[in-house]
Amino acid sequence: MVAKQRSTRVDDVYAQLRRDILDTRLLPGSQVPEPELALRMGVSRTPVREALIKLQAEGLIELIPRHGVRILPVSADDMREIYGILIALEPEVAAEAAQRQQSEQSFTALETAMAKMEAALEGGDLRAWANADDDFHRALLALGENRRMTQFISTLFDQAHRARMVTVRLRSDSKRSTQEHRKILRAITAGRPDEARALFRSHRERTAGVLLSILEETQLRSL
Amino acid sequence: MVAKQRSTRVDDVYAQLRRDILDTRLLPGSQVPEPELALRMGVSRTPVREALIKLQAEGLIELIPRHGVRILPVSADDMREIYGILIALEPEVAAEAAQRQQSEQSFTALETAMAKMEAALEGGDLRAWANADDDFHRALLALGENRRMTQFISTLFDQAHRARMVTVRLRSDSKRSTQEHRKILRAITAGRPDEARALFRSHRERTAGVLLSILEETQLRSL
DNA sequence: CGAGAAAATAATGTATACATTAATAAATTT
DNA sequence: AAATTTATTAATGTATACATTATTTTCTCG
Repeated sequence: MVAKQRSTRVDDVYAQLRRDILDTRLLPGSQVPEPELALRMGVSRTPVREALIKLQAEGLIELIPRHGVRILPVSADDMREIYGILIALEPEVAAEAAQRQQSEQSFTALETAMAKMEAALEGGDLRAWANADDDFHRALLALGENRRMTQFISTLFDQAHRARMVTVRLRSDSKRSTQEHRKILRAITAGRPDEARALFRSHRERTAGVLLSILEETQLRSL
Repeated sequence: MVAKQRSTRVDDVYAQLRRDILDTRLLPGSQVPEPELALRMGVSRTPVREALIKLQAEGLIELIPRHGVRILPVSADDMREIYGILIALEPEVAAEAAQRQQSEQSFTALETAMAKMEAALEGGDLRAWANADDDFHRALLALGENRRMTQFISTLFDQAHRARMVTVRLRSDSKRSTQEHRKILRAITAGRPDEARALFRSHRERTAGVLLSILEETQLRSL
């Protein structure tokens, strides 16, 4: 009845450009004209253009009329905006997740991420820790029932991704963060929404502060 | 240096389609193939397509491969999602607006909307009242400093617009709502962020309840 | 040599063309 | 007449063409 459409060129270009941006193969602030992008990707301008419109809507790029795509850099102010929203929304997702008593296995993704985080902390692998942290937050999103909310948060994660990856090496709170995650997870699995919300909120408020002061104290004004 | 580009066909088509959707000249649930839309608007498919991608990103339409554009209907569940987010975010905007003591004239738009709302209440003109209410909330948005937040809220307003327009005739709380707006406005102009936030939150929680119960009690399951 | 004008280049916005494939209609068989 | 197959139609995804206009380069003249 509903056939799963095989991936279209637009989807491919979109996915690849998104990854190129998140992984800084396309550098923040740099500009590339459409035809060059099309050439690189081996397709015509049409699918590139359509993918770019989506990426622009998601706040990763900007289309400047005669200068092509501009990879949007993320400033400290941008991060302030992003965290302002995350502080307001993510705790609600956590509360939701705690509220409707899920089946045990809904939490496995969360548990897995938690385990990875604790292992990375042991091993002192900051990069792995950052990834586990990301996993945890995304797994929580997956438990949210408010699609609009989780999807929006997801675009904010994307926007903040580069800055997070750079700053994780400079922060020294991974131990504390890990403990906080553990507590949040317990509140969720135990079905205590108010506690989950409160814990998550203070966690986000604290980490926002850490991240922003790193961004401002170092020369990393824009990433 | 930076020339303001004259409106492009994509922009025109986008703006017109958006209005057609909000004003129900394109009916929720209906489907229109791209070529027909292009014909109607007197342009080729290219700009129509690009406009549609934007509208899809904003949650007003859905592109279904062989069936063209589908105007997304809004269900009670959708409204629950939308209000869940508005309850979390709009009070923050109100608090922000109250916080950074603006120049007197920043509030004129808010005052104007307030006056219109009170006048409409007097005259018993529910349609005018609904518009003034909309003006008030949009004027508040304009005062927000978090662009990502206000822009997102704005897309939610769009999504909720039709449902609001229909239900306003059925609700009987315009007097109370008007009073609440007045109080909120006072808290903002007086520079009391915490009060503004609290008042706004309870206002939104209450109106969400009113609206949702109307949607569920009537047959208006989807608009 | 520098400033301004003219020419060349290149990117964009949009239209059009076209192959592919899904949806619909027509036709055939039983 | 129902079911199945075949033919027709139409929508999509993508490439290409092209006019317009911004940018860059080249040229000219003081």
